[in-house]
Amino acid sequence: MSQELSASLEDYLEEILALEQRDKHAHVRDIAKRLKVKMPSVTGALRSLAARKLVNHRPYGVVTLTGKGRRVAEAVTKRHRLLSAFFKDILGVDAKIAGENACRMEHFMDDDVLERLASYVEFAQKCPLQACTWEGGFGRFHEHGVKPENCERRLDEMLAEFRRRNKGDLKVEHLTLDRIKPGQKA
Amino acid sequence: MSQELSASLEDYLEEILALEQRDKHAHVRDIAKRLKVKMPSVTGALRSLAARKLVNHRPYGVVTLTGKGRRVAEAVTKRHRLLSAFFKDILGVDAKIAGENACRMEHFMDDDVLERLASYVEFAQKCPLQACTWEGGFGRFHEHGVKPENCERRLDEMLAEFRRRNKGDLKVEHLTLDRIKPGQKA
DNA sequence: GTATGATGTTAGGCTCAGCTAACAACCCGC
DNA sequence: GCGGGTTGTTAGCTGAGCCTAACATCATAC
Repeated sequence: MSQELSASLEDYLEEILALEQRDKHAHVRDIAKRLKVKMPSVTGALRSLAARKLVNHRPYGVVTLTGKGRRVAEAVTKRHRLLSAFFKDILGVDAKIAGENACRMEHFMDDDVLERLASYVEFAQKCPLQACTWEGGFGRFHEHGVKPENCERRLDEMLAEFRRRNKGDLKVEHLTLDRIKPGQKA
Repeated sequence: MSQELSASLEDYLEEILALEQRDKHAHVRDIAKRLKVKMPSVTGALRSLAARKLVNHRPYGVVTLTGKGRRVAEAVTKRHRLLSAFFKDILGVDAKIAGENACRMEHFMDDDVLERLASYVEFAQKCPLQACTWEGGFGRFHEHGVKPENCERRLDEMLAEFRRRNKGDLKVEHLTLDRIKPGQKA
């Protein structure tokens, strides 16, 4: 019964979670409206989700998630937000396009990739360097190309920025070459 | 006639391109084997692709791509390789998993995102800093977390590496703060 | 308390994309 | 040149997931 869930059913769960958070519970009509399907499609999907014990729903009643359903819905939502953030904040893609792409791709990402991507987005957003974010520097590379001059200038800027943030107390001795051994990779 | 192509039909085109490159043309049997479907499914898909003028195929004959089909197949392949490279080289995901995820997600990415991701992967791979690649530094952040100490150390290492690559001729005056104005963002 | 509009369900149909079983064509050895 | 194995096709079934049309229930106004 806990077979793989289709992309379509994952979408229903995700939307039900969102509506639950807004209204305490979901109605067939609202689910249909937000997923851009007709109401009979929702009824059918709910039957299938109920059979898998992912939602509570009796005819003409409201829809709520079961514990298991909520866990699945939250996992899908997490993948969605992650992809969306990556596209928007790191690649600098327009917010609407980022959301739409996330919505389509969110169903096909293994946990393995999810975890790394989460770590990566966190890294890119939080690291003081932020060299890999659209705002933090990638945008300029995208515009002007990847050339050594650009990289050197960028390194320069990052260093200055880092020093500024750290109120100028970056130790100069860190910047020497004396800890680098021949052939060592950074 | 040039409606949106389903994920399934995109997979057929992609595989036919791969087989064409290997053997000059594709056979139903090989397509079936590589896509893990039975031969009648291939016949059906070919009928549909032929109706859209994407493949040349007459009963019992070999399969080749039309010009239009080749362009589509190449676009899909490009998305595949790009995602796979991103997962593998930048996120450090195992090659097999990277390929599988790419294979599933490749059908759902807008050109807009594709272009940015391509630029991003190129940037991350080519930029001398390589701070955002698994090998180049992200791996360590993944293991040890995003903390200011790590970032400072990492900056230090990158600088040293950059100097080493540039044979020590990085100009020291680049490293001063004098071009940074108050409140300016790097 | 009943008529009415809104909400939800049922019934039945369509397309897509897979499957099996049965049949047809191809091709190679002898 | 024909017999058998391989390859490919046809016919027909299945399930998912959507749809429309028709029907059922709900809820509210009066």
